[in-house]
Amino acid sequence: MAEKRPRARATYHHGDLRAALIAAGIDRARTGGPQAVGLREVTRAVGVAPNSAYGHFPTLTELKRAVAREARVAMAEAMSAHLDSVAVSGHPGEAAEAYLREVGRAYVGYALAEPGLFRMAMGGDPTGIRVPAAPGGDDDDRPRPRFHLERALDRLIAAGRLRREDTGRAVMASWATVHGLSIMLLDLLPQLPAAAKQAAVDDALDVLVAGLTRSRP
Amino acid sequence: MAEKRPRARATYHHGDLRAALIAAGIDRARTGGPQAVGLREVTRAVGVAPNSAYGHFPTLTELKRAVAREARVAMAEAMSAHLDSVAVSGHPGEAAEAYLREVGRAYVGYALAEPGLFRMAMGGDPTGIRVPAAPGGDDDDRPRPRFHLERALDRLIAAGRLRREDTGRAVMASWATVHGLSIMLLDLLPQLPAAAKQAAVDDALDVLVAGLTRSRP
DNA sequence: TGTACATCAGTGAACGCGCGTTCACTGATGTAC
DNA sequence: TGTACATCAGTGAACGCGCGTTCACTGATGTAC
Repeated sequence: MAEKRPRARATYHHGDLRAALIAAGIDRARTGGPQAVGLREVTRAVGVAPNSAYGHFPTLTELKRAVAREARVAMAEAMSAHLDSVAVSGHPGEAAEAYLREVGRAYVGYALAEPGLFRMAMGGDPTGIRVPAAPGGDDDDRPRPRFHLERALDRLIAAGRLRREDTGRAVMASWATVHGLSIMLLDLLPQLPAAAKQAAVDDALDVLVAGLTRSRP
Repeated sequence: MAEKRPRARATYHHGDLRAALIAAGIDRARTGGPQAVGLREVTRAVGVAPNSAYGHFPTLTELKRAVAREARVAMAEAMSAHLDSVAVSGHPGEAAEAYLREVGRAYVGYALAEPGLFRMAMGGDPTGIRVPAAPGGDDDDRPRPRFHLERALDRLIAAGRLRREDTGRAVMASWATVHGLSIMLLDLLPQLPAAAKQAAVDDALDVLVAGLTRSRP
């Protein structure tokens, strides 16, 4: 009998089906975005009966929520890796500005490199089941993309380039810029050459940093 | 016989079914966004057989494209209305800056007021059929939201607050800011109070204007 | 002014599809004696 | 060390649904004579 399953299971019981379902969800999201994370798609990928997911998640929405949380963590880790690789130094003020720029590059860079996971992580599923923003928030405390942004703003404050009381508005402006760049380059200008995309990112980040550090007397 | 149709047609032939289908599409998009614009949904709303759409559009994608184009025009008109209502004057430089801010407010304001149409107009349908960006571009030249943005930047140039050669990067930075604000407030922070949303818009636009007019020596 | 007829615009029924979810079930596991 | 049995984790089949699209069709329209 030819097994249809990707890997034949040694045991009838799976071992850790819950984790396997989430992993398969991440895999599907990488390729096809949030809408590719379906109950049948995911169970099929694991090689298990469609309804077996109900032993671990009360509903598809809950499975997608778990996948979205995992995607957020993956994005934050990718950003960490980028930030470690470009550690900036020198004059504190310049370094803090450069650091914010790198956080932005890391954010948009991930969106462009992994659009499916990015949408899963940050986009929700606007045209499908609502996924992110679980009522009580995430129930573990692994870093999220937002963590890096706040860290960069703290550095700007420490370097005296941003007033502490402007943190709130700085978060909004920064987040809007990087998220807007990502969505814009992905959805509205998908055919723009990679170099032009990178230039757009750099330009917008220049404007952001200038605006944050030289606004309001 | 009770007619199931919204309005009974006087004639067997509809008159202008094409326009009626687009109008029904706009109506559905207003309520449910791009994914609510289905072939059966739309024909049902018009009171016509599902397949009758094939006399006017070769495929559902083409219908959605037409609806998206219409939504873009509607958005630009709403922005025009807002801009007319707040006509700024005074010192040319200040006025030009204020005008850009108003364009931004109009953009985000429309997104928040008409999320479904906004997504139809500017979002495409990330998780479904690709809708915007018809190969040859739009085939009529009614104004699009982008028109207002370019107009505002022209004013900044005329007032000496922006160098002409910075127009390209200014478009990217401005667009990223307003689009990012819209998506962020809609998808990521839907439960934020309206006043806080408005404050976020104002803050991000302040940063944008400051960055555009006071960056690069 | 009246009739014949080609063209046009919409109809009705069916197609195959994949989806999330429910039901009653059965094979595997580990603990108690 | 060996057997009985409750628990657990996954199975198999079916449900009802709505979708986009295709087919052969028919009722209405307007032009030619």
